[in-house]
Amino acid sequence: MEEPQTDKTPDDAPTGGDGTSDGISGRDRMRAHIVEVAAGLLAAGGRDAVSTRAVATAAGTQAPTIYRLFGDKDGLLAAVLEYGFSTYLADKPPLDPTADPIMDLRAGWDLHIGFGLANPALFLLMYADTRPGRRPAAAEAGLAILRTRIRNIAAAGRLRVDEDLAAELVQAAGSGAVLALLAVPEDRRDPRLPDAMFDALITAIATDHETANGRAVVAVNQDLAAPANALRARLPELEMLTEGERHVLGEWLARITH
Amino acid sequence: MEEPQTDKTPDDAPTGGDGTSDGISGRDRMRAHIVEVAAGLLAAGGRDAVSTRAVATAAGTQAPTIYRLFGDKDGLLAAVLEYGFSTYLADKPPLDPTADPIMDLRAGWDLHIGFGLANPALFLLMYADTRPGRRPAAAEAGLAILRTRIRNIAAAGRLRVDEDLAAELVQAAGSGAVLALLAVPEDRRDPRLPDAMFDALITAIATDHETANGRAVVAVNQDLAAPANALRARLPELEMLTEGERHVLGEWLARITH
DNA sequence: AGATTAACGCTATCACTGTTAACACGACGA
DNA sequence: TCGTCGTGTTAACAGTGATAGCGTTAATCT
Repeated sequence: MEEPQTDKTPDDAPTGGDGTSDGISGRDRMRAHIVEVAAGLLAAGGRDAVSTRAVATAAGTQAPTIYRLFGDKDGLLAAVLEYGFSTYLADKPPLDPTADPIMDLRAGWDLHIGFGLANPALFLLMYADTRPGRRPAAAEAGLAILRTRIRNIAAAGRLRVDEDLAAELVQAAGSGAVLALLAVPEDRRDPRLPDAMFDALITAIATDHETANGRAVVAVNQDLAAPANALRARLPELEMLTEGERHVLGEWLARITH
Repeated sequence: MEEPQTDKTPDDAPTGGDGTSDGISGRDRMRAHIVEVAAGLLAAGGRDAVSTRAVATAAGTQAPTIYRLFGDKDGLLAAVLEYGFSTYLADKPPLDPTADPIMDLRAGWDLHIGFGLANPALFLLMYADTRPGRRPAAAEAGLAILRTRIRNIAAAGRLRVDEDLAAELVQAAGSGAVLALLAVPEDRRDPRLPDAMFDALITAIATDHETANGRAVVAVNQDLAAPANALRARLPELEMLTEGERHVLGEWLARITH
């Protein structure tokens, strides 16, 4: 099991060779290495798979090293969080000053949802950690990005509520949507949920594009959906229809409401 | 603090005496006792405070008893969850057939938010547990209650999206709002968040009281004819159906209204 | 250059966790 | 009466987070 790695492992820790004039010492490299390994374990096996010993042996070192570098297991997890979050953000264009700030917010929304679905364990660590009253630093960073996008909407004169409330609404709805999706097996998730949630939010938070004429356009579909849903809810009561007819009617009503 | 309860505790476990003919053996009583103790520990010290030994000694028994009664630590936690959730629901009027089903939904919303803020650890266990793809039974029970309320709105002809999506939206937004509140120290929480979130949702999900202006709607509870008539009046617009389907649908709607 | 300080890798250990095996004792049915 | 069964109890196993102390090695200071 535990082969003695007391030999040199020359490829792993050449700190003695280049440490003198190299500003970036081996410490930072080891730190980054441990973080990457821990992120891999987290993504592979969930939160329980990340133990100090597992991380240490997978990184080719020992548990106390983790404590020297990160102080705490929470410190390690925080580093993993920051690493995973920043690397995910690095792939995507961080900001594009499009004309429409609401489109920017939507892009950020989609990005966030995608991040949560792609990294469930990381996302749960960020937004569903058990400590009440505190939020990890990475979550604060994400919230800061969100706030700037909200501010852009406000600067365009299209925010109906104050910025703080808007940011909290979007943040809460986003994490809630991801959590709801994650809580359900992958093949039973409703892909409409994130978009529907965002539409609901943006209607409540921002003024319409067209602005102008008071109320809004209101899709024709929605007027049709209400009575269709009403019938669908009471399908079993329709005794004037046969069972087969009710079944077919249910399918049609579903098609109308979707 | 922890007085040794290793003495007889004669009122607690008279299993030997009445176990024979008493249908409700001391086993169930011990089970309930352990669940209550565990719930107390959970509420007091969070999830980490609930260890098998801590629960056992606080309940005046030993750790193996837990495994005999609950099989697993997850079993114990599930029992605690069900206990806490049901006792919270028991305090409140479970359903009141008010005239307005949206008011009912709002009442359920407030109840849920209040539950989350009053029992953070329990709520986190229900909606933020780390297992992806599975939801605890208590969460499913809460979702079932939500679904019936959504169904009442649909039956009143005031639901603009299908019931499944509406239920998921409300569920996700509710847990997200509670999580966002819990993640912030108590004195820095924005008390407007739950109401604002609900308003945003209800606007997206349900039609206004007035709506009205055109044809549709609205319907008192029992009237099946109103939604059927609304659909019938706009039959030609149903482009998601074929012409033949529209024809048959028209006949059925006629049968419903007669 | 030589001495000192700081960091490192490593082993061993502590208190605690979930979980299980094994034993002791009382009550029940055969 | 014996044997089985459920229960209470102890002890143990494999891991967990975290720390102390060891020898050694690198960097820094005088």
